Amino acid sequence: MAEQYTSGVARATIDDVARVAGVSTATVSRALRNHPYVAEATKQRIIQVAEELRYVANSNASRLASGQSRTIGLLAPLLTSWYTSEVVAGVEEVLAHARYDLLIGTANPLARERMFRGDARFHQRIDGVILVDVFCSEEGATKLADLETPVVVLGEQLRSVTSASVDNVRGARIAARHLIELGHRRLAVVGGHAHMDVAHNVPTERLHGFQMAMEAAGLRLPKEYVDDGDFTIEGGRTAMRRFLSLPKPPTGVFLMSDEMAYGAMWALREAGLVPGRDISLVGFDDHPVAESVGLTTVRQPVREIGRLGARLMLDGLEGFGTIAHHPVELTLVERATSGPPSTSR
Amino acid sequence: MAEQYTSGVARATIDDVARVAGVSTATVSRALRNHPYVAEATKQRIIQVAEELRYVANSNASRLASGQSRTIGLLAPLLTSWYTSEVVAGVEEVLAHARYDLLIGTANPLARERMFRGDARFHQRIDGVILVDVFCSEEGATKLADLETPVVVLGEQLRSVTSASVDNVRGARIAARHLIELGHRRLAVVGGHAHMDVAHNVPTERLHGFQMAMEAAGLRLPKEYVDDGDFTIEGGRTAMRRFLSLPKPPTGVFLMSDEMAYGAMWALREAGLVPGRDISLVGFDDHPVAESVGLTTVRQPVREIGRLGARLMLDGLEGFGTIAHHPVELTLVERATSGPPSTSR
DNA sequence: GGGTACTCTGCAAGCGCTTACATACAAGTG
DNA sequence: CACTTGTATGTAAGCGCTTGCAGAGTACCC
Repeated sequence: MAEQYTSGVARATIDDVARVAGVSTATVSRALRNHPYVAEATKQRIIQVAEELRYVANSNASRLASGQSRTIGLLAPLLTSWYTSEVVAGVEEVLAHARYDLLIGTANPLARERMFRGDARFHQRIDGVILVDVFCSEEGATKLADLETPVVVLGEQLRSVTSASVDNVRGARIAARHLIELGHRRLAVVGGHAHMDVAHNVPTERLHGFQMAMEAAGLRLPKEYVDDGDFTIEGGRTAMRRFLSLPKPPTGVFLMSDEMAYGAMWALREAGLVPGRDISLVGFDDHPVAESVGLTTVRQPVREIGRLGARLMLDGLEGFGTIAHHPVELTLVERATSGPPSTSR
Repeated sequence: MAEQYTSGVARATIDDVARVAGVSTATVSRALRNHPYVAEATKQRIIQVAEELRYVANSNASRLASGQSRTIGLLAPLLTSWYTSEVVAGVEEVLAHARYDLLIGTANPLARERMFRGDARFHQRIDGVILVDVFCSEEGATKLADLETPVVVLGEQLRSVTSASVDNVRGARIAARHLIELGHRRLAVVGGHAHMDVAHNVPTERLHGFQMAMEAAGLRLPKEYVDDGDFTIEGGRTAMRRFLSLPKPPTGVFLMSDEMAYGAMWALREAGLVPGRDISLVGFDDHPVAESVGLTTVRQPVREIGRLGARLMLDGLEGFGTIAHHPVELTLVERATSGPPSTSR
């Protein structure tokens, strides 16, 4: 079986350090973790010895002894999506800095159930949980709060639990207004909610915001101008094809993710149409490829959301986290896929 | 401070199970881990009691006691790139299935150094390491082999250590041949090696393969047709702009990543040119967006590489892993960005 | 000078498991 | 029947840390 990761050399333990430094292991433990009541001189000596011996505390031992795991759990549906990986990267960045580990799990539809029963993977191994785009609703959140484990919810605004998210209603309103200001009157929207395992407050809120902006401009949103694009490229393509087959296709389309917008651009191209000239498109996210294809979109600072989530978790762990919602800024990035409606259509 | 993740209820320990089942903790431990010499009836009873009590072993305790961490370390530069996340997803998939944890670290230029000194993050915490695109070369690999820790290297072909990778030489040759067969004679290539922290065997090998195919067809590759695109969208755009400013721009360009190809398409569009008609482009990867923009590319099964790496690691851990290189298949995906050379240019 | 209040350090008892070794019993063997 | 062999279970010693408690030393105050 595998030796420990030690290049064959037995690792120094806390006892080795104690012996060499001429103190007890208790003092070593305290000195190395910056506890009070360790004489400065002693501490320095211990630190030096520890360095010479290349001593690093065995995390399993310290976690067992202290009962703290110094690990944060993260639950999200679809771990492999661009959005999730960005959030995870942001979380990881902050957590690693604070010397916390991250344990990642997929949150399928059973996520909530498992949460409350104590997921085996997380059992006694985490100090807190970050939920990314796992739709909990206020009642689920209350249960989460009862967990006595710090919880941070990302992607949903909650009252009983610390949360952070963009204002989806506002984001969609920004997109709609942009199209309306350009002169569009026949607007369509592509969302998605087919997958039970994706937070379904997102499409609902965005649709709501979109409709609000249209109403404010005295416009209607007919049923045939609302479609489900599954948040995938293929789904966006299919939806756009459907729009194009309509007697009167929309002149401006808001897609709730850039990926769906890529699909829509694809469909347009296949139909010999040019996005931004023949039909305007607005996406959501500002995915890395968006700029290169000239996609107008509502940017959300995804990485930053992850960082914020981690910071909130750290605050909660240290006791000075107050339960609150933290809004995240959304900005419109105008590019080539949006322009005034074509006069020919 | 945070309570353990237990919904407020004290967790059952192995002693609880032992008491309720009327056996010793040793027997519980053995029964639950399928050790031999536990009577079937006893085992069943223990399993049932454990379930009733919702018992799950405290991993810190068992790891400390056994000296095994059941954790695999993964080192890669640029953890956030699409390529790396895909590989990680594949690794995770297989490892989670085998109930192993994954500990991820960034491998900056100091990676190798840290490896040999025993990275603090990994110290006594991992049973094996998977290296993704960390260029080691044969000498580094020898040292790795001496580590007495199972090592799997992904993205480089090695002899002294288990490795898996695509045949980069062959991949580039496929790209070149495709362009040549379409009738192109003035070929260019965009790679990258500016960042020390990206495995630099990849661009080298691909360039080599590209040149081989050209030579075989009696073609030359002038210096001005070789550029560095940094493996980014922006880099691909810059490189393509440079090509376009040449007195005689190339008619076919191979970009060593799809991302660079997106940049090239962008540059072409800006110049009013159409990829596949005016200038042909071939990428590498088959990134998720590639299909929707019609990019011809050399596909590598990235997720599968991750899965393979994890499987090789698991085999190594169980002792029946033989050191060998495992080649991974590459396939050309022909789409819209490649076509016969335009006659007008 | 005795008492109170700190500051510094050590002792030792765990944390919840794993596992070498010992023990007990049943079955098979010559 | 005594003896080996194999199976099933228990005993107890750790694994390498953390931390409550106690003791020792120093300083300060009335």
